Amino acid sequence: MTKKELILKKSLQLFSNKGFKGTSTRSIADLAEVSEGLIFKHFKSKNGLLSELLKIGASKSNPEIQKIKSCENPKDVISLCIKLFLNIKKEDYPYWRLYYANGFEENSQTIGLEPLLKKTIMAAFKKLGHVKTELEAELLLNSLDGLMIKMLTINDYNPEAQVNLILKKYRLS
Amino acid sequence: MTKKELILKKSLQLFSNKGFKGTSTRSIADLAEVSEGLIFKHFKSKNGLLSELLKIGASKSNPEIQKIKSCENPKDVISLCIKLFLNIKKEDYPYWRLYYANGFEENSQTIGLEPLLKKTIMAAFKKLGHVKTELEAELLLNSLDGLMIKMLTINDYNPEAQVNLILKKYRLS
Amino acid sequence: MTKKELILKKSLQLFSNKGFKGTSTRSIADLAEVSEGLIFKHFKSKNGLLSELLKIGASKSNPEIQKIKSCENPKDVISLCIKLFLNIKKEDYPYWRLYYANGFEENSQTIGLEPLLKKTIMAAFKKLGHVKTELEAELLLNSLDGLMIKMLTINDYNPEAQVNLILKKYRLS
Amino acid sequence: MTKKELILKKSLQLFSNKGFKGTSTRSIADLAEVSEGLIFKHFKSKNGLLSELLKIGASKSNPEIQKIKSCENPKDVISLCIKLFLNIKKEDYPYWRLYYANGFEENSQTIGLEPLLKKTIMAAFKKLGHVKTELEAELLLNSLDGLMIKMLTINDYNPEAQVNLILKKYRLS
DNA sequence: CATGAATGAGTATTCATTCAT
DNA sequence: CATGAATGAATACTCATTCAT
Repeated sequence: MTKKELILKKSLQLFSNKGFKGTSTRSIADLAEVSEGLIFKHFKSKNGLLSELLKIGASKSNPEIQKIKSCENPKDVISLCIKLFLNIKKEDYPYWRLYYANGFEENSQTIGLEPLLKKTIMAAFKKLGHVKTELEAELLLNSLDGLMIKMLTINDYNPEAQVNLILKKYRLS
Repeated sequence: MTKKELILKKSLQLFSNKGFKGTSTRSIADLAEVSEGLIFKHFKSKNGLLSELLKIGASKSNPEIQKIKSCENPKDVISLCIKLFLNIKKEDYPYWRLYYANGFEENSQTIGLEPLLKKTIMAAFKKLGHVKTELEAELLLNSLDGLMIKMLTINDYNPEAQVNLILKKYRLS
Repeated sequence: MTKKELILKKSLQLFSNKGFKGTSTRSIADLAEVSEGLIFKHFKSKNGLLSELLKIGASKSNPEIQKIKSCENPKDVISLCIKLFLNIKKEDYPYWRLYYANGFEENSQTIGLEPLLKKTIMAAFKKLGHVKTELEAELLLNSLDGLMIKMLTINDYNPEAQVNLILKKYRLS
Repeated sequence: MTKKELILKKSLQLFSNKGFKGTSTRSIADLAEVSEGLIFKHFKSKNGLLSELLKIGASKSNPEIQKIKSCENPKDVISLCIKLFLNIKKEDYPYWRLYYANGFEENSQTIGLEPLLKKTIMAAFKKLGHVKTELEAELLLNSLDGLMIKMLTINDYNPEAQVNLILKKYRLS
């Protein structure tokens, strides 16, 4: 692992646990066992490091999202959205925690899964004959966001039972 | 308004917008037009100020919660929980934003409405003849938390349509 | 002497000897035996400290300049300008060194005594019947600036002989 | 132009505009479009680069100085000294700005043209029958230094009129 | 000859907090 | 009750310089 990768790895860990503002570049350098200066050589600023982290995380989760988007059967779309969580690896939790925490920051005008999945879910609901597709999509996304936040916050929380319950509510199991 | 109240008011505003760590005691003092020292006279520390703020917010929302808890009709319990949002005044949003953001902090093991309402909702679901009361309660709370977070994050978001939709899903309207 | 005055005194000394950029706020704090933070409480920034220093220096030298400006006899005006140096106290050398060094900084478009005295000298030369008053004024000021710089740069340089020579050239002794 | 020459050219430009301490090796490397390391391969240190620059500048101006020194007619010596400016090419201004700015640095005990020309001018004045040759030489040099500094500081300043005036004062035109 | 990764010491500035008045 | 001077530790970031390639 290169030092650059080490910085990325350790900073994700710290940002995710202590928050962006709660993490000093000094502490990142210490944990990654590199000089503080190197962080700035590679990422220009602490914010640049955060951006890079979010970009990498997004690109990691992207394939999963794309699979859903390219799915033709609307029932499968909804089903895959609901099961999205189950495929998130423990090692990717820090990224998602960062993603959600970032939504709480000043100026942020979106939060959660909505920007990623709303349109897709609306289209699926439409195909399934629903009328108020936006409202329905939002409801589903809110439930999923609520579950996601719990999963990310509480240690060893297992979302499987909730996922199955939601699937049942949507008659998908 | 006493200077102490002024500090409370302005710090809530700043904490809520810029986050606890993103707000300096200097900026609070400036906004409240008091000396920085006074903050520490009244609240011992910046953390003490935060605690006070959370305590005040909790006590404000408490009557509403108590009303729900003392409600005998289980349908009304669920209904009141869902409608909880509609009664939150715009001026109390900062407190709730603080409350949720705090859940994302290190060491926090709870987040959202669960610690406030889970038991009550479980009891209501039991009375209504549900079996998996915990799962059902969690599902409802997750939906509500997801909605709450959106309402707190997005400017001028009106939760009414969502509230009505949820009520309908639970056949309460 | 208050701590604020101490910072002013010691920073003038350091800026004058090592240059503005060559002086760290740390070194100022050490020399003045105050905390580094105090510099920023009092002067907002290192640049703010420099400005204050230049302002104080200017206000100190102002009475002397005013005396010249309010002088009616043109011969006296020229004579007083030339003798200006002799009245500069050793303790004010640091300020003048700062003033001249500042003229060498980026963006500076004036340097030396010209902004302070040119108009006055031109008026005096006019009264004395000179024609090319601007050229003559500039020549005198250049000579004086050249002398000043030497006096400020070289330890224990005594400008008296030069002053007398210049006075003689202008038939003022 | 070799990369070494490029570094010399661009660093002279930066040092002259932003000062030695105000110029980072990073900015030199960026402007010259070379790696930062190369600066150190060629010049050992940032100070080494400065020395090289001053050496090159001195050697450029040397022929002009030598011409004056080897001049037998004392009137021509004085005349050539005064006209020295007029022969300085715009492209060599950065060097001279560096040369003068360096005189303001800590420890410097000389400044301006004196170390280059004083002895020669004194000799010329002696030949012309002056008595206080040192005083007279200093006066001339101070005037010239004052003019030089103005010329280097103020954009598009044309020294010609001043040069002619000085020549007239010394009855050399 | 030339690069770019890497460093450790240093930069100005901000922080929460204390305390004499 | 309230201020404002003062602090020491921490902050993000920059510096000149080294060195393996």
